[in-house]
Amino acid sequence: MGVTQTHLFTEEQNEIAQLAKAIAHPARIAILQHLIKTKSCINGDLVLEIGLAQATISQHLRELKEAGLIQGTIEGTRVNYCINPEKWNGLKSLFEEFFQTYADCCGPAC
Amino acid sequence: MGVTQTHLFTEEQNEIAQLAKAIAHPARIAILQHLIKTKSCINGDLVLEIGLAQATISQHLRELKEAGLIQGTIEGTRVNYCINPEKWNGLKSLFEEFFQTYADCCGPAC
DNA sequence: AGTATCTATCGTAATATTGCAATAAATAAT
DNA sequence: ATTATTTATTGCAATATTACGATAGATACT
Repeated sequence: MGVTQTHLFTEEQNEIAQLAKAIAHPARIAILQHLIKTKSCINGDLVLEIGLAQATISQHLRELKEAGLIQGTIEGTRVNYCINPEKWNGLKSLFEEFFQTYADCCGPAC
Repeated sequence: MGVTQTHLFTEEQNEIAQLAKAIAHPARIAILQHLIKTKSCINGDLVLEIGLAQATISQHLRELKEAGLIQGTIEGTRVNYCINPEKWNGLKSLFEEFFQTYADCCGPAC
């Protein structure tokens, strides 16, 4: 009990859900928005920008990285994170397609 | 500890995260897709369609209803669920806007 | 070498989510 | 009235998420 039964669903359903989960936290939305605005960012910047502890920010960055939405390059003691364009656009397309199925089927003409 | 610190984030960030969470489960994606495909559905249909227990489906329907994405009308002993067009389009717009901020800032020309 | 700075990881506590059996509530059918 | 059918709710167990202090690891600076 308590564990999602992924085997019951299609690969697409699981993928949409998993990516939605990756952005299903305001801190991760804030991180992504900051990444987009500043074109990059480091863990330390985010700790100041957002009010969460360093360990917590690091954990959220890890989740975004594991989802493939961001990537980090080491710069001395720092790590410079940025959006992964391929995955970002993949997510965008996946969501657009998902929303489109409704527009196609149940649009204003229906 | 263990509770999301919503007060640290903007209303928009919290709203995007909350709606993402509503669709962050493959069963709820499957429910929404079935709702779109059949233009409506009842709890019992979904129990057969998806392999989860009736109580579990009912719980997922409740979460989607609480997020405002679906609405149910009572039909005898059954409840007929359907997509809430306003909220659905609101979610669509919110996500489109979110994804667009990246395209604007970091598109192919950047 | 020793110190400072920055990020990742570990361990832990609090809370949330997932799933289901059992049961309740409400209408339909006999 | 009784029984069947359908959905919602309750209670519980298992697992996942969120948050943070403490600590480890790695590079920069003196």
